[in-house]
Amino acid sequence: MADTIYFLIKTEPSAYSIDDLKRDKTTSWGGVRNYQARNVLRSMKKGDTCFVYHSSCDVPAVVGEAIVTKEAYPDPLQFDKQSEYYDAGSPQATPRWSAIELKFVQKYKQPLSLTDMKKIPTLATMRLLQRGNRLSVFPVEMRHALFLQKRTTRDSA
DNA sequence: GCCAACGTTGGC
DNA sequence: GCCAACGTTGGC
Repeated sequence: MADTIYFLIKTEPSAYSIDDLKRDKTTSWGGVRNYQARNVLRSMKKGDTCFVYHSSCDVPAVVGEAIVTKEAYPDPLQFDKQSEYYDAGSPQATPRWSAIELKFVQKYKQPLSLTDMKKIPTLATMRLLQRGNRLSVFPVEMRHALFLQKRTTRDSA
């Protein structure tokens, strides 16, 4: 798929894991409260592939893949007073925050850990590995994406 | 518009 | 729990 665009999305498995996505099959991916990350969300197109990354856990790793099934729409959580993502300052007419819909694609049998990724020269320039990277959603370059897919396919074969 | 203080992310 | 790296806030 030559024109597939790739992204990486971080999630804390204690909050929402790849297993949760597998169970739900599709989910509204919201709660992003950073303008840079929001802008990335808004750039995502239907059919784009997302690598799912588990952060803030025992073994931070790329654990699977999802696909975008609905492009950016107003994140419902920003208007939900019960939600920790409620934003009283977000105007109803021009909502501040966006969400996308993701569909589960696969959970890797062999996740690719952050530790291992650091040992791979091809991935050295990947955004995930740059110091100070804190964005929860960002694009993945084609060469990095192809490497990840090849690697994880081989490892799970 | 500058910048210090503060808060958050996330690996270790 | 520590700490580096940023983003945000708010006084001036």
